[in-house]
Amino acid sequence: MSTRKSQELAAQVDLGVLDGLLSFYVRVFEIAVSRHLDDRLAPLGFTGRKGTISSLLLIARHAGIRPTTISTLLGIDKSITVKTVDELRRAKLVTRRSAADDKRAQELFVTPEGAALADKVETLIVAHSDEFFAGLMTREEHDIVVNIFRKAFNRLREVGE
Amino acid sequence: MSTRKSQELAAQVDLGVLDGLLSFYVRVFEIAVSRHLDDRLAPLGFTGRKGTISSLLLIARHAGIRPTTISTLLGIDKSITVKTVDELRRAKLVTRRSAADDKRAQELFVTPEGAALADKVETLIVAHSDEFFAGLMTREEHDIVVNIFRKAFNRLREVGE
DNA sequence: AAAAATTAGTTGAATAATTCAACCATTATG
DNA sequence: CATAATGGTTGAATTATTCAACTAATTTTT
Repeated sequence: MSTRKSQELAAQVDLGVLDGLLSFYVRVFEIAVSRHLDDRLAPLGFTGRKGTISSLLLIARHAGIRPTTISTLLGIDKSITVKTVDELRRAKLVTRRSAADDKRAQELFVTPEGAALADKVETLIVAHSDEFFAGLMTREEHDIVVNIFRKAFNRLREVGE
Repeated sequence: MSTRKSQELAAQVDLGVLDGLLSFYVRVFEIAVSRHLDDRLAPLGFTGRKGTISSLLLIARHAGIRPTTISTLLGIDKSITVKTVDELRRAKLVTRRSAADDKRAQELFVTPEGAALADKVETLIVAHSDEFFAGLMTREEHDIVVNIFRKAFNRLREVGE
């Protein structure tokens, strides 16, 4: 936990080139958001693996979605998604079955418990995101950034990697 | 590497509640940016540890800066900063000395090699950030987001954790 | 139709990062 | 002067990630 003095020193540091870098801010906010959010999610049994929350919410929303779709969407290695899905299955939050039209593919479904947890998590992360950013930007600024990111993300997933 | 078909499927997925979550976009862009950037930085000897690039650039810009200031600024555990600084020292990019006014504190300095690498890295990450986001948002949108994040980050470091 | 290429998911080991608390010396506070 | 807090260190445990090899299945090419 940092001290008041190092807070003040940190607040004074001129960022130089980092100051104009969107990738820097993305990184530094990701660190801050994750730290805050992980504290809230740990009691619900979530670990720090990338994409766990998103995977659960996507499976809850899209019965039959496939691991490969989740990996591609979130930009994470398929072996991570496999581990995440295995964990969700082990916790009995998710089930899977072989796809009728492709025996290699797995279709994923949420269980009643998984659906309940997904609801809970949705509430939690919306409240968290709102609360986290509320003190840092106005509602209007928040909406502007989300809109720009939403379009950017849609383009990202259109073009792929 | 994902396929054309899973790209198309991923592009179609309705994000539900995630669609309006700034923390989701921050996470998902961090993953994408890191993946692209890490490919560029690996040849220069950088690993995936958080804050390595920022640390080098901050040390280059602020002769005498302290580990604790860097940790606080970036929101990372001090033991990570210690490892990062040790690595930079081992690579002879950074040196340190005990602070005159506080024997516990270490002042960090960049070496000539470190300064040269910092210059190189600055060029690289600016080009990368510009290139990465160029296809995803307009210059104007980029500047809007950076300005909002800049103010938000300044507030974040004012209030601390 | 057969061969070749690619894909969906699995697996696992190696590697790296992170966490977190205990620690010591030093400084600040009461 | 005693107590509390800080700056940095250390290390082990834990977790995550990477990455490629693999198999079965599907798609593409010949």
